[in-house]
Amino acid sequence: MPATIKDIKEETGLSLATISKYLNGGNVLPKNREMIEAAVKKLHYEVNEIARGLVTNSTRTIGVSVFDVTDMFCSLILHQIGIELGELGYGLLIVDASNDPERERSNIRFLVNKKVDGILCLPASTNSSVLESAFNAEIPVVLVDRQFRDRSLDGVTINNREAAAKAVNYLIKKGHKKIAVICGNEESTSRERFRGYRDAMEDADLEIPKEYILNDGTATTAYGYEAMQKLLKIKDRPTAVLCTNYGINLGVIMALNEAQVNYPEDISVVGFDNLLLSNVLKTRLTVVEQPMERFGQKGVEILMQRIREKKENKGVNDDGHINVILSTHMFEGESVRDLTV
Amino acid sequence: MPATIKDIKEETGLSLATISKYLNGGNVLPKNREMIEAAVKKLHYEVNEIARGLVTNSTRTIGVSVFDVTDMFCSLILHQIGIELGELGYGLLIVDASNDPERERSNIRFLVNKKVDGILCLPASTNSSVLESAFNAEIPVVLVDRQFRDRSLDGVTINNREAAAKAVNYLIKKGHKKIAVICGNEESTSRERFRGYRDAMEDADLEIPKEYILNDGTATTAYGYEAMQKLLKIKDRPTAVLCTNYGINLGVIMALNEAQVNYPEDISVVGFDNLLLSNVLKTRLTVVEQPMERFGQKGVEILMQRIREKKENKGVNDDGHINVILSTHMFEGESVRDLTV
DNA sequence: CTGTTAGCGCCTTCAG
DNA sequence: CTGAAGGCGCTAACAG
Repeated sequence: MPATIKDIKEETGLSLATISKYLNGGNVLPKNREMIEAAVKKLHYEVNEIARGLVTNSTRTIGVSVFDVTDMFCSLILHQIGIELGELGYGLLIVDASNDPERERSNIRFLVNKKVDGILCLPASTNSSVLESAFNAEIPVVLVDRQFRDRSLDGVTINNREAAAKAVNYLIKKGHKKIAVICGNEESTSRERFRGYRDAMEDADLEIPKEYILNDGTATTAYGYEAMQKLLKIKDRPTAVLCTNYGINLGVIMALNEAQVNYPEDISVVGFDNLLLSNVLKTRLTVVEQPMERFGQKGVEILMQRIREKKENKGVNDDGHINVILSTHMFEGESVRDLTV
Repeated sequence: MPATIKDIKEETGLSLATISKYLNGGNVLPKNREMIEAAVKKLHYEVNEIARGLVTNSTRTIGVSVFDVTDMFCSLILHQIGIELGELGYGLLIVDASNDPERERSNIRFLVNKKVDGILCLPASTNSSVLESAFNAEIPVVLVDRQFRDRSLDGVTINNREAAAKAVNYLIKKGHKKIAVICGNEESTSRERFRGYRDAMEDADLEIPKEYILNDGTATTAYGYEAMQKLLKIKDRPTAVLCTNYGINLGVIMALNEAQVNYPEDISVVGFDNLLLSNVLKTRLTVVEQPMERFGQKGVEILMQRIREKKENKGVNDDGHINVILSTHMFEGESVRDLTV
C-alpha cells in the first residue's frame, strides 16, 4: 500500500496539519521541513490527488474531448494543449469520441464524474446536448475548432466561411472558373466552408453545376476519395477542386494518383491545413493554413478565465460568450495551375 | 453546486446506503428505485467518482502514456485502447511525453497521483526509471511497442530484429546487394531493427560500407529526411534503403521527392507500418506491417490480468514477466525494384 | 431490503 | 508555527 500522510506523521511525530501545510507550500520550521522531506523520500510518499480533490473540490485537471485522436488535426491540438496545461500545472484527461456522438456523450459524462475543473471540446456531435452533463454540473466548457448548430458557446475558431471564400478567390484569380467543392455535411466547419465557396462563386458570377457540389458525406479521407472519383467521371470536368478539410484532401490525392490524373496539370487542388501530407508529396499542396498552436493556446486561456470567474462568482455567469476568431493564411504550394498565362 | 447523494436522500427520504446500493446495481424495492431515479433526474445527479475512488481505492481508470500523440503510430494505438477499455467500463487518462523523458517522468507521477488502476506505456525514455513512481505505488505497468534497456517488463512487442531481417531478405531476394539503413539510436525498436539488418546482411555475406549506416539520430521524419540527403551524396550509392520506422520513411520520401530521385527506379525503399502515407503516395510503399490493433488489445489484456492478480494476491507478484510477441507481415507495394529480371 | 455507523486521505478552520 | 477536530461524498460492514 502506498504511504499516506498518516505514515509520515508516524515517521516524524508531527501532526497531520503541519505536514499538510508543508505539502501545500506553507511555512514550517526548517528542522520539521527536513524531517518531512526525509520521511517523504523514505516512504516514497506521493500526494493522493483523489483525496485532495475531494476536499478542495478541484482536481486541477482539464478534460479534453476530441472527435478523433487519429486525426492529425486533433492530435496536433492535443499536443499543444498538453504543453499549455503542463505549464499551468494542470493535468489533462483526454477522451476520444472516434467520431461517434454516443461515445462522445458518455465520454463527457465520464469527465464530469471525474470532476474535471473544465472541458475543452472538439466535438464530433453537431448538437450541444452532448454536453448536457457538463452544463448540469456547471463545469466550464470551451469549444475548439467547431461550434454547434443549436447554440453557440465559448470557443475558438477561424472564420471558416471567409477562409473558404479566400481559397476560391485565389483559384479565380488564377483564371479558374469551373470550380468544384468536396465537403462534409455535418460539422460546422464544413458547412461554413461550403457557404464561403458559394459566396465567392456568386460574387464572381460563376455558375455552379450541380455535379460540382459533393457534400453528401462526412468529411473524411474515405469520402474525399469517393467524391473525387465521381468528379473525375463528369463530362464537363472542373479545372479545380476545393477540399474543405485535411482528410478530404488526403482522399482526393489518393484518387488522383490512382486514376493517374496529374495535379496541377490536369486539375488544380486547394485544401485546408498545411500538415504532414503536404511535405511528403512531390507536388506541394496549396492550402488555407490555420494557426494550429493558437487553437490550443486560446482555448486554454478562455477556459482558465472561466474557471477563475466561476470560483470568484461562485457560479457560472450566463451573460454571453467569448468566441475568438483566429486568422488564416493562404499557403501557395504548387497544386494550382495558373490559367491566366 | 452539483447534487450529492445526500440531496437525493433529502428528496427521497431514503438512507444513503440504499441509494448507494442502487447506484451500484444492487437490488432495491421497485418503488424506491423509481423514487431514486426520479430524484436523480430532477437533480441531475452524477456520481462523484473522486469520492467513490477514495473509498474503493480503485478508480476504474487506466493511465496511458505515449511518447508522442502526434505520432500516427501512437494515435492509432490510443484509438484502439480507447475502444478496448471502453468496453470494459474503464476510463483512460492519456498523457503525452512529446518525446521528452523529463515530461514523461512527471506525467507518470501525475498518473500515479491520480490513482489510476494501471498504466499502459509507450515509453519515450530508454530507462525504466521513468516509471519509478509507479513501481513504488505498486501500480501495474504494461509496455507497448518498446522495451527498456535496463530491464524488461510486462509488454507487447513484435520481434523487431526478425522483422527487419525479413525486410532485408526481401530486398536481397529481389537482387539487391547494396543496402543502406536509416534508423534511430535510442528506442529499443530501432536498435533491434538495426541488429536485424546486420544479421541479414551478414548471413548473405554482403558487405556494409560504413556510409550505408545512418544511425546517429532520433527516429523522426526530420532525421529520415536528413539521412536520405546524405545517402544521396554517396559516390557508390546503395540500390535500396531500409527505413526502420514510419517517421523515417516519411522523411526519406520527402528527400527523394525534393531531389527528384524516383523510387523504385533510382532507389528502392522498404519501411515499417502500412499507415496513411502509403495510401496517399502514387507509388505504394513496401513495408513491414505491424498488427496495430493487437498492440492495444493485448496490452489491455495483460494489464487487466495484472490488476486482477494484484487485487487477489493483495500485492504485485514479482515472478517474471509476460511479453507477448506479435507477428508481422511483409506488405508488397511498388517501392522495391526487382533487379533479378 | 433498508438504515446506521465508520472511515477512505486529505485540507481547513480554530485554538494553543 | 503547530495540533485537534470536523468534514468533503461515497461505500462497506454490520444490524435491524
